[in-house]
Amino acid sequence: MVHPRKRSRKRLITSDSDDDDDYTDKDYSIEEDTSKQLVLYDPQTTRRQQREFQLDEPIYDSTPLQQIPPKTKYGGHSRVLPSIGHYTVQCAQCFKWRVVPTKEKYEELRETISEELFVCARAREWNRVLSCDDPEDMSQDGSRVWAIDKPNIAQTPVGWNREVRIRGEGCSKFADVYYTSPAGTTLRSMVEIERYLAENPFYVRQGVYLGQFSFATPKPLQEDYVRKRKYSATTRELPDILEPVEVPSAAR
DNA sequence: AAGCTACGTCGATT
DNA sequence: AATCGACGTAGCTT
Repeated sequence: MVHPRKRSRKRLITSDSDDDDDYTDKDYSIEEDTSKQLVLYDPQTTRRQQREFQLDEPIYDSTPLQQIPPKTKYGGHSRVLPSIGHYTVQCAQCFKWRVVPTKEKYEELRETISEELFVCARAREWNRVLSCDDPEDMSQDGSRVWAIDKPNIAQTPVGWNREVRIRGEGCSKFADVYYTSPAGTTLRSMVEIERYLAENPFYVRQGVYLGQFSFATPKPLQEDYVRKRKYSATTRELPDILEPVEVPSAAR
């Protein structure tokens, strides 16, 4: 589905200037700049609607794709898997998608993906002998929910966990990001992180600081995955797709 | 009853 | 106008 519509306009290696603010839709869109794409995808499609997703073939045999199971200290694991099932990165040379074995490695790659483009040979970093001649690990067919991540997000502090939870299709937002501290506290905004660190200077002494956190959410590959917002206050016309609200059937 | 998760909301921002 | 950021909460889980 990826149109080879690339324009040679790639300005890879965004200047050091500013990591974040540099990215616009252009950097995000896979058609444009394919040199630094990181993607995570949800293998399950948020439980709600469990379409008939033929569980696809294993990515590539013996990869320890072990996802850190939700460490709910409350035992129960209502959710079998965290929202994200696999992490992939696209080779800047052959454009094939490569599965990254662990979230840690994925975050490591992501942090500097703009400066250090990923190429198949780098799979050695996780002891995998790979070249651009090898068939791709997976393709963006429509069988999964793909989330295009934002480049250059700081690595999660050791001992902490950053989790992206993709919402169900049709929701008003695509996903949410949560951080869990080593102590097990879940935090869901920079405001909460800030407060938490203030209340627990222990971490700050350990070297943890705000710059290591980012609640930037990935965006869905599927364009219409997220429901559009209701209607703006200024707009007079309502969305014709208003829920089947009971019609004041005057004719009755 | 209490804890969580997933989702809606809405002001702020781009 | 679209997206982001932060947070309130319904309702499910423990």
